[in-house]
Parts: sequence; C-alpha cells; structure tokens
Amino acid sequence: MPLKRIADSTVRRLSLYLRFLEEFENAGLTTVSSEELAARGGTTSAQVRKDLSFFGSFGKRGLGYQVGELTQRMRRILGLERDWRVVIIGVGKIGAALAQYEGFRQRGFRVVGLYDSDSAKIGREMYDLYVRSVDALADDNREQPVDIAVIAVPAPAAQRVVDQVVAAGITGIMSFAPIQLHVPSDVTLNTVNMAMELERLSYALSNRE
Amino acid sequence: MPLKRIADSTVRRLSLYLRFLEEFENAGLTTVSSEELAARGGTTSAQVRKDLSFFGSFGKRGLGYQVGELTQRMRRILGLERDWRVVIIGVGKIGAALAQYEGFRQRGFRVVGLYDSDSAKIGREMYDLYVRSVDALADDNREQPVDIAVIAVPAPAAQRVVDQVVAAGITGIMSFAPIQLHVPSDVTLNTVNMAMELERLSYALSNRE
DNA sequence: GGGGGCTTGTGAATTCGTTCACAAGATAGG
DNA sequence: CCTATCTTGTGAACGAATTCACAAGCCCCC
Ligand SMILES: NC(=O)c1ccc[n+]([C@@H]2O[C@H](COP(=O)([O-])OP(=O)(O)OC[C@H]3O[C@@H](n4cnc5c(N)ncnc54)[C@H](O)[C@@H]3O)[C@@H](O)[C@H]2O)c1
Ligand SMILES: NC(=O)c1ccc[n+]([C@@H]2O[C@H](COP(=O)([O-])OP(=O)(O)OC[C@H]3O[C@@H](n4cnc5c(N)ncnc54)[C@H](O)[C@@H]3O)[C@@H](O)[C@H]2O)c1
Repeated sequence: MPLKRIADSTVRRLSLYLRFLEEFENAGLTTVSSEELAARGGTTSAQVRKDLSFFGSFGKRGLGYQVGELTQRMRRILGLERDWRVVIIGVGKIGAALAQYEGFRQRGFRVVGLYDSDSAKIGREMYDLYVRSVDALADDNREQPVDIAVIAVPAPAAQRVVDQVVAAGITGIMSFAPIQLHVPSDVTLNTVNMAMELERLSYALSNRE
Repeated sequence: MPLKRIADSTVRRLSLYLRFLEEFENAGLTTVSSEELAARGGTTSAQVRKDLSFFGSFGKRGLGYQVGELTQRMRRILGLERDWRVVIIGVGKIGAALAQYEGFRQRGFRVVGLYDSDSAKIGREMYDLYVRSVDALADDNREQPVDIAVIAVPAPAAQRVVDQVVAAGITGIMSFAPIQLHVPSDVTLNTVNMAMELERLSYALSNRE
C-alpha cells in the first residue's frame, strides 16, 4: 500500500500509536486527535499526521480520528491482523523467558516450536512444547511453515544457526545474539542487541551536560 | 569531548565498531582500515571515518588505525573504562535471565542488587545475591550508589517503579517494559521494547518486495 | 630522496526525516 | 445559511545524517 519506502522511525512510532489507541479504546474513548496521540508518545501532532499520511487519510477534519477504526487500520498496516507462527531456537535463559512471555501471544505471535542442540534438552517438554533438534527444523517447516525464528543461542553459534534457519526456508528472523549476522536479501532480519543498548546508556551517562 | 551533540545512530555504530575491533584484536591483527571496519558492520568507509572524526583523529593516512589504540579510544568514548553498578528490579522471567547474563559483566556492568515486591522472593538468595524489597532501594543507594536500574516488572507497575527509582536518586534507567515511561530531564532512560521490535518485523514481512 | 600507491580526515553535495504553515473540510450554533 | 472554531492532510522549508570526492599525509621501494 505505501507508495514509497517507509522510514524505520515511522514504523516504530506506528507501533507506539497502536499501543496508545488500545489504551484509549479500553478507556472507552471513541475519538482522538493527532494532538492527543502526540502528547502520549512524546512527539508532535504534525509528526503523527505525517506518519499516518503515508498510508492514507483516516481522520475527519475538525473532529480527529475514530479510535476503533484507526486501531484497526494500524493493525492492518503493521501486519497484525493475522497470527504469526514463531519458533525459538536456543532454550537457555533468554529463550526460556521468551517462550513464557505473554506479551508475544497477545499480539498474535504464537510460539509453535522450541529447538536446541543440547541432547539433555531435546525431547523434554518445556512450556507446553517438546524441545526438538535443530536438525528437524527443515522437515518441520515443510510440514507446517514457520514465519519467524527467534535466535537465542550463544553468539559464537548464532551465524551457523541462522544459516540453518535460512536453509530450512524460514524468511523472518529476530536475533538476540550480540553480533552482526548475515542473511540473503530475501530474508528479513531484526537484531535486538542488549549489549549495544547498555553501551548507549553508558555513553549517555558518561557525557551528561 | 565531542564538540556537538552526537547522533544516536553514531553511538550505536561505535558500539559495533568496538565489537569488531575486539575480534580483530583476538585474531592478532595490529592494524585495520575504515574499509575493513565498514565491511563487517554493513556500512561504508566514509561513514566509519565520519563517525570517528566527531571525537578526534585516531588513524594514520595510508596505513589505517592501530587496533589496540582504537579499541582503547572506543572504550573511553563509550564510558566503558569503568565499572557500572547495576540493580535489577523485578526478578521474574526476564529479570532472572538478565541477572545471570554473562554478557553484562564482561563489559563492566556489574549486577550488585536484585529487588522485587513479591514477599515470596524477598530475602531469598538468587544468583549469588539476596533479593530485597524495593522499599530498601533509597537507603541502599545512599550507602553504595547505584549507576543503573534495570526495570523488569510488568508494564502496569513500571511507571510506579520508575518513580521509586528516581526518588531513590538513581539517574540511569534501562527498561524492558513495553510502555512509554516518563522521567525528569536529569535522568537518562533507555527502553528496549521487544513488542515494538516484533511489530517492526511483522511490518517488514507483510510489506516485502 | 622522489614517485607511486594507500588511506585518512573533512568540507561540500546530497539524501532523508521532521517541522512549519496553511488551505480544505467538518461541526456547531446563532 | 453564514460565521466561528476546530483539526486534518500536505506541499514547502528546514535541519540532520549520509555520501561524495579530494587534498593531505604516510609508507615503501627503487
Ligand atoms: N540471558 C540474557 O539475559 C541475554 C540478554 C541479551 C542477550 N542474550 C543473548 O542471547 C543468547 C543466549 O543467551 P542465554 O543467556 O540464554 O544463554 P544460555 O547459555 O542460557 O542458552 C543458550 C542455549 O542455546 C543452546 N544452543 C547452543 N548452541 C546451539 C546450537 N548450535 N543450536 C541450537 N541451540 C544451541 C544451548 O543448549 C542453550 O540451551 C546469547 O547470544 C546472549 O548473548 C542473552
Ligand atoms: N519474559 C520476556 O521474555 C519479556 C520480553 C520482553 C519484555 N518483557 C517485559 O519485562 C517485564 C517483566 O516480564 P516477565 O516476563 O519477566 O514477568 P514476570 O511476571 O515473570 O516477572 C515480573 C516480576 O516483577 C515483580 N514485580 C511486580 N510488581 C513489582 C513492583 N511493583 N516492584 C518490584 N517488583 C515487582 C514480580 O514479583 C515478578 O517477580 C514486563 O514488562 C514484560 O512486558 C518480558
């Protein structure tokens, strides 16, 4: 739908707007202005309107936006009207936390598989799923396609695991390993690098006024 | 040291460069060019040189950069030459994963305290520390100042906890709660919002080619 | 010691993202 | 029906970040 490439910063804000809209919806409000949305998100009303304008024109001049309708539109734009089938690879400390995380399921990200290379874990039931060997991934994906693989293995193993995921035919990857990963251009990769986030904080704290 | 405000994107890249430099150091290389650094990080050599130029001029024309020296400089710039005292508030699934995470300590982020509001957890020893009540935070901080508080409590409790952290006099906060938090301007807040990251992935997958 | 080959450091040009500012609609009230 | 008020949607202006392009410096070798 969008005519030109949408900036990453815009997509992040859409995600925020959606959260605020859901709050407004829960609070029983039926209409909201760009000004009110902006106040919540620490941005400006012009920014909100510009962000939305890339995707169409959803409001009524003089009135604002219908909360229910805009919520629906945001969901569609972000691809949240469907369920996403997610597998977690590496059921260690962070993998286990993610497997149990309710916030994922709430947004339609369903964890449908856990994979590990540790034979002590393979075959065990954890969080209502049986942990499987990474070697089974390609076959499993053929049987029931997976949309997103979450990588939660130690950094030195991450590139190899990503290669296996790609070879299995999975085209969406979210990684928590603090390294730069390489994937073919038809695979979408998103890395959450907590080490980098902490270093960013360290920089900010070290260089205050 | 930097003459003007440094862009967030620049700081993120510095953090990447540091990681690559450490790899080069471990591999025994003594010298590196902006071209080589760029290749690793998926950026351009001009970008690398521009990023570094905000902080000084660290290379030798015709030769490149001394790996050891540049590593040192990066550490100093990012504020990683010292140890940071970190407390984790909310010892649930993600809080526990973070408390055990080696990647933090390796970079000088030392977890020195765990806090929770659950009386079943308070007083228990977990990961070599005794879990304490959040009410003790202000006193504890007076005794031994804390640099960074990691917020790992449920979203509805997060703003209240942040207010307690701020009241206790801690001025660096890293939050994992998927909501917009508000802090006074002398407190530095950094939020890692995994829900947003997943939605970003959802958007990208829904709008490919 | 001078020339050739590299690579840095940085203004200038360009691209990208945000903010401004206002015409175009919409509503409400007299 | 006309006016006052409100808020959207969007070109245009502005500002920030990236990329270009090249002079300046360094090393090596002949
Ligand atoms: N623990 C945290 O809070 C945290 C925070 C940020 C980032 N991370 C990153 O997440 C990743 C995992 O960290 P962790 O603390 O959960 O480590 P962990 O050691 O607790 O868990 C790693 C898991 O991956 C499995 N594994 C190892 N190699 C594998 C392979 N080739 N294929 C499949 N599974 C494999 C191990 O058996 C183990 O179960 C690391 O890259 C780490 O840097 C962790
Ligand atoms: N689990 C994950 O993988 C994950 C991923 C991303 C974000 N998060 C976010 O991290 C936060 C924690 O998630 P979780 O899954 O670890 O939840 P959890 O329920 O496992 O843990 C929450 C902990 O916080 C404690 N707590 C609650 N209120 C408190 C208060 N007022 N003061 C101090 N402690 C308090 C609870 O006792 C519990 O120990 C949530 O905001 C969640 O959205 C979790």
